[in-house]
Amino acid sequence: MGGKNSHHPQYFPLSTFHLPLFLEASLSDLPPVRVRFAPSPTGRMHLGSARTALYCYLLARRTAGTFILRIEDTDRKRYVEGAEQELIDGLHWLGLNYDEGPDIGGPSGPYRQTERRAIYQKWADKLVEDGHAFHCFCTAERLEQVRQEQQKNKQNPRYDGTCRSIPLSEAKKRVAAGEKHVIRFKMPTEGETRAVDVMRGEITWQNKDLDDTVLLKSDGLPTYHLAAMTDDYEMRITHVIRGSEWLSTFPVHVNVIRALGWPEPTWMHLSVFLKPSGKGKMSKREAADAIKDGHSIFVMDLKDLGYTPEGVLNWIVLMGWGVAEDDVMTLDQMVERFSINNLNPSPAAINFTKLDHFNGTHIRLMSTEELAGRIKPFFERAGYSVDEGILLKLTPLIRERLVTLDDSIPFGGFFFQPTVSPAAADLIAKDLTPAQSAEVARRSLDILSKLPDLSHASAEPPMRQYVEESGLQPNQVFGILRVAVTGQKVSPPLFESMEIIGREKVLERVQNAIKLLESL
RNA sequence: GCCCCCAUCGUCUAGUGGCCCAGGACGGGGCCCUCUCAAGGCCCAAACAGCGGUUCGAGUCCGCUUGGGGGCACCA
Repeated sequence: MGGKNSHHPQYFPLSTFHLPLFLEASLSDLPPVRVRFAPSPTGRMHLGSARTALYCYLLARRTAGTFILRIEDTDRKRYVEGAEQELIDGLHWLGLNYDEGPDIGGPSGPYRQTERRAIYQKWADKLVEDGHAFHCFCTAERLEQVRQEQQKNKQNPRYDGTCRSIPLSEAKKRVAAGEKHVIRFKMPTEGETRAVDVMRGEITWQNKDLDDTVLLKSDGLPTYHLAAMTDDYEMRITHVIRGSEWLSTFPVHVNVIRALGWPEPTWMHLSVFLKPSGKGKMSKREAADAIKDGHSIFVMDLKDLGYTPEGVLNWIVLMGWGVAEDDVMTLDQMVERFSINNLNPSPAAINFTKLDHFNGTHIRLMSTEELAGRIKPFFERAGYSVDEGILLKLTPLIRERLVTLDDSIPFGGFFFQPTVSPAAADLIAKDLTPAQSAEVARRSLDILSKLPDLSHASAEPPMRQYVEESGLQPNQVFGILRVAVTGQKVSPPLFESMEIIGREKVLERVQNAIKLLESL
C-alpha cells in the first residue's frame, strides 16, 4: 500500500472508516503514474506548494507509481540561495518522500534544470528546423516600447511579429555572427486550440489571442514553457498536477507538445489559496499578519510554531478535495481514499482555525511515547533540561490541552522547574480574604503532609472530604493549591500534577504559599 | 482593457436529474460533564448568487447577468 517511505505512525482516528475490500482491489486497477513536483527555488515553501506536492504524492502512492522532485531553476535572476534545501526539508518534514530527486538521484536525472541545458537547446533547434519556432533578435527595450504603444492604443500587449518572417538561412547567419537572440514559438494565427483539464473538462482558446512565447532565453536557458514540457516528456510524466496560474499558458504548452509530436500527459490545474477573507490571494502583508497571529503560510514556520505534519497535511488536503465524512485522516488513509475525480476547481480561502483543530486532533491521537518525543524539543528550546521520566508522565496530562506542540511549555514547563513563584494575588481564592486563603492552605498542608505518599489516589479523597466539611467550593480550595503548587492559575489536573511533582516539593511549595499569604 | 477559470451554510466541502424541505467538518450558540484550562457527549442556528431556459422533475444540464479568482515578461 502507499506511503512506503512514510515516517508516520500507524494509528487510526476514533472516527476511523473501514475500507471495503473491493476498494483495496481497485487499487491495482489504476495504472502506475509518474508525477513530479516541480517547484522553482525562488522563495520559501508555502502552503500552495505543499498541497501540490501532497496531491502528487497521493496520486503516485495510490497507483503504486513514481513521485519525482524536479527543481526548476532556470531563472537565475530570482534564484534564492537555500530555497532548494528548504523545499527538500519541507517535503521530508511532511513525510512526502519522493522516489527520484536532485539529492537522491534516479534513472531520469539530472533533476535540476540548469544541469539539463543541452537537452532544451536540442529540442528548441528541432522546433526551429521544423518551422514551429523562430529566432528573434528584438531587444528588450524595443519590446517594451511596443508594449507601451499597444497599451496606449488599448490593444492587447503581445509580440508584434517582427522576426517571424526572417528566413531561416538569414537568421542562422546572424546567430553564427554572435547576434543576441531568443527562440520564440510560432503560435498558429488561425483556428483554435483545445485542451482538457480533468477538473474542468475541455477548454478552448482562439489562436489569434495567443502570443509567440519565448522558449529559449538569450542566456541559452529555457523558459518554463520549454523546460517543463521537455522534462515532462524526457521523464515520461503521465500526470501533470500544477497550480491554476498555469491555466493561461496552458495552450502554449499543448501547442509545443503537439508541435514536437510528444504524447500529452493528463492535466490538472489546482485552484489557488485565497487569504482568510476570501478576497484575493495571500499577499506579503497577509503573510506577516498570519505570523503575528501565531500562524504562517510557510511550511517550515509551521513546524517551528509547533504544528505537526499530520495536522498540516490533513488541513491542506481538504482544501480542494472533499470527502463525504470522516475527515480526520493520516497520510496513509489519504492515499487509500484519494481520487483525482474528487478534486475541486474553485479557489479556497485559508482558514487557520481549522488548522488548529486538525493539529489538536492529531496530537490527541498520538501515543504517549510518540507525543513525548515530539514535545521534547520544544521544552529544550524553551530552556528546560528534560527528565525523560517526568516527560513521559506529564504527556498524558497535557495531551488534550494542546493545540500546538509549543503549547506544552505553558501547560507543562513548571514540571521541570525546581521552584515556582506564584503571584500573591493569584493565591487568594474567589470570595475569600488572604487570611482565609492562608487557613485553607494550612489545612491542606496538614492533610497532605500526613499522607505516607502523595499520589493522585491517596490525596484526592481526604482533600475532597475537607472541601465537604469546610463548606467551601472545590475550586476555591483546589484553586489555592493549584497556584501554590504549579505557580499558575491554569494547569493540568491538580492531583495528577502533584503526584508528578512529588511529595517533598509539593509540601515545600504549599509552605511557601502559606508564608506569602501570611505576609499580606 | 483582453483571455481563461470558478460559483452549495461565515469557512472547507458532500452532492454526477428524482434517495436533498440539501449531508459532514471548522467556527458560533445552548446544555451536560467538571478542581482551572481543555477534551468529550448531546442539541440548535446557518447555504444551492440572480434571471431565463431544457425536462414529468434541476443544487445537479444549457444560456445570460452578477460576483470572485488567475493571467496578459527573455518569471516560474
